[in-house]
Amino acid sequence: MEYIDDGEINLLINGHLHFLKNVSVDNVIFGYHEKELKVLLQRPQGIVKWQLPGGYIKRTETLNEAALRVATERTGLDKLFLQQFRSFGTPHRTFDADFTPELMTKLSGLQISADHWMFDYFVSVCFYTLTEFSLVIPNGSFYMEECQWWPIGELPQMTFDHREMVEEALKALRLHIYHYPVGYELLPEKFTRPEIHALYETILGKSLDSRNFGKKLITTGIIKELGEQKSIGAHRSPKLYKFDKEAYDNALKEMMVLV
Amino acid sequence: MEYIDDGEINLLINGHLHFLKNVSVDNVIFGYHEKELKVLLQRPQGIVKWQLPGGYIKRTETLNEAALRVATERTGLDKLFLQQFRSFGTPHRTFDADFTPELMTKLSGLQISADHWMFDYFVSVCFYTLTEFSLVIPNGSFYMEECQWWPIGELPQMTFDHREMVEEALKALRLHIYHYPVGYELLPEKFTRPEIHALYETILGKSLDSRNFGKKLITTGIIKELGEQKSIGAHRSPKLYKFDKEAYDNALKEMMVLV
DNA sequence: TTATCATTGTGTAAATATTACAGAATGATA
DNA sequence: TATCATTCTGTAATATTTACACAATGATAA
Repeated sequence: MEYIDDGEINLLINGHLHFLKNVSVDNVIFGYHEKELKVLLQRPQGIVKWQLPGGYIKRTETLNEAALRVATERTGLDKLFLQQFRSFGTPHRTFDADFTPELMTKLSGLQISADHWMFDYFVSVCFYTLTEFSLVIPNGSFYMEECQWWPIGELPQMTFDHREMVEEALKALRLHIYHYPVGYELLPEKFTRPEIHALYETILGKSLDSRNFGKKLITTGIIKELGEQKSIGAHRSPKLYKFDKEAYDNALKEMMVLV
Repeated sequence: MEYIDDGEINLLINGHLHFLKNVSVDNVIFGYHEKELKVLLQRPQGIVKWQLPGGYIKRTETLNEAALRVATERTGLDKLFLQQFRSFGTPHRTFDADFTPELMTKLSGLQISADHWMFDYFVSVCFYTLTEFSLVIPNGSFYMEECQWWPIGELPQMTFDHREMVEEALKALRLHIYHYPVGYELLPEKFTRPEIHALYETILGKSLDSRNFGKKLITTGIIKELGEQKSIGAHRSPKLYKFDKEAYDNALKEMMVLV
């Protein structure tokens, strides 16, 4: 009782009235900062495993709206670009020895049994999104004890099939980066070549020749030089670039290979 | 009453006990035959609109099993390779002026109202599949009056958001064909070069130079010459080829561009 | 002030891949 | 045996991708 607020109590008791049954959304929120790719995870009260920020779908909202609502709750950001990548559905995917009706009973003070709607077979529609690490203030809530970034190479133990979701999201992101200007969602409006270069290397997890990389992005027209320079603390002032909307749309249509 | 069998009556009355609520699967079944790409659609009793073969998910089966069960019912084939491509979810996506509780009441003889579980908000997880047109015997069933192939360029009026689903499936297929040996699922084990050539031209909806096309598939190792010849009725006996499993897997991993 | 050093920025040649293009060989049929 | 639809193949021009290294900048330290 002490851990859980009214909203959460209400969700447990009346959730099935306001939310769809047997379907939920989960978000793989990638954060990028200083050449590292991280994932935002939360840890429920009372267990040592972590999970993706996810939630139920209101009867009045679309899949995307539901996913965005959940992501906004955890990140404070409301302009995230969410990309659906797969739905997961196997009968026992949300059965976990650590996340039990007993635990929920203890935490909520309510009598939660194994046939409570929350422990039913849920199909999860999954989205991923990218954001600048430093913009986010991870918010726990309800019965979530912690919410924090984890480097993709050092994921903790996770509930359900959430680790597979992260792996699949990363695969999808790496496939998409070849066809869409993914950095558009992630970099500030004006950015330098070393910045976008480091971003691509981090996402793909491999090094890319800096001369060839820049050449390709410029000859395809995806990025354009602004003629301005950034004054950064150390060393030289690099030139600033921006994404070109028109070339971006064109690349999307033509299924161009961008890297 | 007269149109509907016991299974269907039972589905209407007890379906919510055996199936997940608020989630369903829909299949875009592409059939290929003689340089034409078609989609398998069915038409319910009493309305003029067509729809995709779809269905509900049993509490004991996975998403894929559900989709395969539905596809098998309509095609008689049980070896289909189903590819999930997107889930659709907006609150009113299955509201259609032509497909009403009144119609279902009339057809079933039961009292079906707007709050019947079947008319609830359903999130649909969509799959596409490819099959050799001539292997399929389209089966109607339950309250489906017709089940037949429609050329992708001449789709009839369709219920709900099913036309969008077909369009999205086709986009996904055309994207996938650049990275996966899609024909693997569609062509017989041994096939000729003109056969695979025509298949790719049909799926992509554009012509491909026959010399360059063959060269690419052979230099990438995706297809291999068998050293056998096919005896076909007219004219020459073309050489037979087969897909190479190893090169196929490699292409998948490397995200190679195959066409 | 000058030397050092991390960072930024740039060009070319070789290799590879893609494209464009046409006609000869086969074997069934008339 | 002439005709015809179909199968099959090579090369040159062009475009793209890859590999590769050093000079310029300007902050910092000596």
